[in-house]
Amino acid sequence: MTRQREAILDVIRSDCAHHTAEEIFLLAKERLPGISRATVYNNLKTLENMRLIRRITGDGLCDRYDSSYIPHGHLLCERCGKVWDFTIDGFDAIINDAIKCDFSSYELKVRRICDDCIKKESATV
Amino acid sequence: MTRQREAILDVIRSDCAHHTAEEIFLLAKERLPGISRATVYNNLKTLENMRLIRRITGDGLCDRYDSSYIPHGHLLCERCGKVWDFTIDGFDAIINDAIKCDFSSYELKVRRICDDCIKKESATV
DNA sequence: GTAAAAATTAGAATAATTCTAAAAAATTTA
DNA sequence: TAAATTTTTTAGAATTATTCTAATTTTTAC
Repeated sequence: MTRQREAILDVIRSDCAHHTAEEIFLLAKERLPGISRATVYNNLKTLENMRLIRRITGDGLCDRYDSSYIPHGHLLCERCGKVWDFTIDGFDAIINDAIKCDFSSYELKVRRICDDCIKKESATV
Repeated sequence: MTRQREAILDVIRSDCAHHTAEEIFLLAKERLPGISRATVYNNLKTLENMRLIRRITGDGLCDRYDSSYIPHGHLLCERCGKVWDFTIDGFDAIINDAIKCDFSSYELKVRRICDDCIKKESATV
């Protein structure tokens, strides 16, 4: 565990914001001004291999990172890209039932427009 | 409907391969040698807006396109990137139950290693 | 058939990410 | 603890998928 890796993990764990690589780079830079982008990208991969974080693939936009490795649902706003977590009880069994074979993980993204963005849009129209 | 748009849609509908933009470009080029990448990308967007196709966001790799706009599950191989379709009965209701609000669409990707890749890997070890 | 609108093109530009090779830090071994 | 080995870090170049640009062509509407 290097100082850099620790700082990156800490940034991801410090809030439930599902940050992008660039945001993580900027936040880690506040603590370790010399840190480079390559280190952030390398460590995001390493930390995912260590099963300490999980990548959420970007929906047209760039990827984000989750402080939990355990798969769960992500509700995301199509306008601003913000992400919320949710769970479905017994979902593993539901998947097994549908695909009739084992699987290693899943990614469930549910798209909507969040209340903030709906407000903004009705305000400008 | 231009000849180009028609060719692109036809390529996507011609098999269940969930092609990438580059593959679609190369296949469309066989029919219309002058077609450009920009046209393919423009039309993939337009066709999705027309609700004739659906983008499947790439899992680290590049995006792929589905000949159906209706959301359904994708079972994908972590090694070779190949994609299979599957459905979960009553899934919309399951999601609604979990998030307690409306949504516009979802994307469900289930990761595994396909039989072909398992064979290849056990052969090389 | 003409005018207006939409789509096409090649190639430049962009953005996210990966690669490179040298330097620094961490870990292992003696 | 010192030396040797391995891993990680760094800056910046390179790559890749995708988007943008602006001129040209095609399609659509009347």
